[in-house]
Amino acid sequence: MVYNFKFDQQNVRKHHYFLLLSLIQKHKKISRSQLSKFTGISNTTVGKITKSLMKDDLIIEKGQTEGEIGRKASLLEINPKGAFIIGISIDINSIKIALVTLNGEIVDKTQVACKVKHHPRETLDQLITLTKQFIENKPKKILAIGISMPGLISWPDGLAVRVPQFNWHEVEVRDYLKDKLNFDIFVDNDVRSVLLAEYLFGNLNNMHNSTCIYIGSGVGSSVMINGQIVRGHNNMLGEIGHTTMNPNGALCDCGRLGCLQTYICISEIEKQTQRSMDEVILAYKNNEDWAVRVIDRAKNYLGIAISNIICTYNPEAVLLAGPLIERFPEITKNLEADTKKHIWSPLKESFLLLKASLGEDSDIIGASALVLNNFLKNTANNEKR
Amino acid sequence: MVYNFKFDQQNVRKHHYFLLLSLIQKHKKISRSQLSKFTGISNTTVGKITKSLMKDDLIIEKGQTEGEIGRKASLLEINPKGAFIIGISIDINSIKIALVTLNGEIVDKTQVACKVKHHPRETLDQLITLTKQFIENKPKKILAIGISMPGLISWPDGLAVRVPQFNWHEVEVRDYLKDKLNFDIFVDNDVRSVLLAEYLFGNLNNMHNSTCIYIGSGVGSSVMINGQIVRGHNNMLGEIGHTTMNPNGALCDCGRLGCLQTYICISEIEKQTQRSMDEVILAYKNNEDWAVRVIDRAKNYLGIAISNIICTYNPEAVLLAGPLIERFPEITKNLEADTKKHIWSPLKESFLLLKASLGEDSDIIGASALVLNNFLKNTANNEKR
DNA sequence: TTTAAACTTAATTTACAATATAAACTTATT
DNA sequence: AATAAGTTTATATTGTAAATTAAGTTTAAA
Repeated sequence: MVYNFKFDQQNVRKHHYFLLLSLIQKHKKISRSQLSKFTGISNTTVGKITKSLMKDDLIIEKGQTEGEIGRKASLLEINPKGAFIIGISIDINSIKIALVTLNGEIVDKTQVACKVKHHPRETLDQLITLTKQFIENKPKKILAIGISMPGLISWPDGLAVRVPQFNWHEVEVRDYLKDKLNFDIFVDNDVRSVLLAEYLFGNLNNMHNSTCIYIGSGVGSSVMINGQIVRGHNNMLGEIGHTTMNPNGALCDCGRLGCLQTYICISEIEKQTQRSMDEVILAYKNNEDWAVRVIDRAKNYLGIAISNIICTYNPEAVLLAGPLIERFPEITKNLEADTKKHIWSPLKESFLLLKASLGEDSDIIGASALVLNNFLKNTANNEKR
Repeated sequence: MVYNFKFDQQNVRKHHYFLLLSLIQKHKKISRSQLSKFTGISNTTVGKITKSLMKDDLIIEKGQTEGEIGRKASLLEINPKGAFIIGISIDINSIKIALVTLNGEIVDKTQVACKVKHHPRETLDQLITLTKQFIENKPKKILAIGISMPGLISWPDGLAVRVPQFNWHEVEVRDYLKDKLNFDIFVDNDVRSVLLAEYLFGNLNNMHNSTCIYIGSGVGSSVMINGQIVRGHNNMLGEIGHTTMNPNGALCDCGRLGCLQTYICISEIEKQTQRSMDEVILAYKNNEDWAVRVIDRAKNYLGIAISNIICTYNPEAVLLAGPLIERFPEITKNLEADTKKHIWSPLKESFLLLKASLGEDSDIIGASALVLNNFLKNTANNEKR
């Protein structure tokens, strides 16, 4: 058992260095003196540290404060050309790779089709080749590589424990890629990375307690508490797909009754209706009885699920994300009002219901967010090889 | 907006001082050289800091390591007579006050009957008088006062927002007591303090991710993540009593259907059966039909609730506590096996199901745990007056 | 069996390096 | 001249490595 809580002089300096960097990132533009006031760090030290951040090309000086009497403060901001992140998403049939700034902006991007299912080794080898090509003619400073993919991923060791969508089991994604690519690699699932992305770059700015409900082929959730993604004892925190919503409900794949997944996820709705999700939604729009029944039931249970989530996590915001949410806005129509009707009254006004805001590239931005978050917190990723 | 993340020299020293103190508390007995190895802090510094801890009477040297070659290390432990905590519990009809050591041991205790219901001011004034009397002839060093009580308590400002059991609303418990008693005051509810107490002194040793389900007149839960009690955006994290367990269930007080509280809590069972809980349990033991029906249903829903809790929080351990659990062991008979039958299989072996171990004084020990936890983490409690 | 040298680990002392700060000072603007 | 931003200078605090002292065990010769 080793505790790494000590602060020797170097650690203090490093801590302050990244603290100031993350404040600059968060505030977009901020002056030295404001940094000093906000943190309590003396102006002397702020001056020294910002000088070293500039020497490292992580920040630049741009513009000044306006008005007021006295000398104007010059503003500091992230150097958009100083350091980059490689964000990668692995999807059921494609790999996306992007070069992303520390502000979450995509500078360059490539996407290729790819048979992911059943082929972990081939997929990763293809990913490695692609990444090498992608990086080759970019002589930029790359901090690390972030990877977003579905499934149960263990943190921080980046082991894909179970990926039902790909039929992968126990694939050592991080270690395999780290060996071949020689970068630090951060891997997490789509549910967590989209939440982190919205927190750092999107709709959840400064909401330190929030929950994401992600609905695609299954249902999952991710949770941020006090600004940290929390993962539970076995990285399975938020696995709400198999919470029992109705003990007398329908039989789930897992052999139990009335799991949330039996009411609201694409694969189950398709299975139950024997149609594609697009057909179901079309029929729903045309007010066809069978479709209205299944979609209204889904919406009803989604409302209950949100209400239960709010009771259990008491978040400031609930973020809805995932293919079902993003491709079929019908599902979330009137959802906020419906949820407020369902929910226990003391919590009625406690939360915001938001939809993912980062669009189709949210996955690669999320992958980059994994890296940025760890870089700004200055947490290494070298454990347990 | 002010960020207090800086580490000047004094903060570093303070941080290390409390880090070593908390490790000594946790390990019961530990040598300087082990402290140095565990933390990475140099033996020089460990020597200096432990010397200052001894000067402050917080630790003592006692005994030595055994066997091995080389010089024996002398062991450090908490000085049981060095500093104390006042732990207070407020219950529906009594107030308990105890003098507690930093190891969670009760040194002295007093208990008085008291009409709490509807009388916040009188109750607090009585509590103040009692506490003053209690402290009077104890010329010991008292760190702070911890208070455990039911209801929704906001943290860290110690405002009793809603206490249905007492019919209290918006009572400024912390600030009122702080003014009159001139001690730092830490207030939280019974559900959270019992979890913290079991973590620091009881069954949950070193289980940094755990959840407590507390069943009494209502149902609540408290959650520890990475060794921290988490409270959510409005201190309502864990309010599972009004999660919907069955959308077609019975009508709850709150006006909604099928809340967990309608299936398993003393007041509801008494209301539904029109008998006292003791009578219900007696009848259940005698195999009377009506009692078997209601208790078996309660047990069934408790199993589902635990299963859902495990999916949502993925804890290492689930702690069962509260009057219903502690007074009626029938409720939890075979519960672990039953839960494992219900639960989603990937999580089947992920958790321990434990019962509260600290007995009838768990409330005052919990109150002390609130203080100890904050003292060891060196977090002040002066915000937002 | 005795005993002293060699060895091992614990803990303290000493000399030094890193860092943060306050105070003084310079710069830029009203 | 006044005010605020930012830098320089002198200094105090703290932590560490290396050296030293302390306290025990092992080994082997007497």
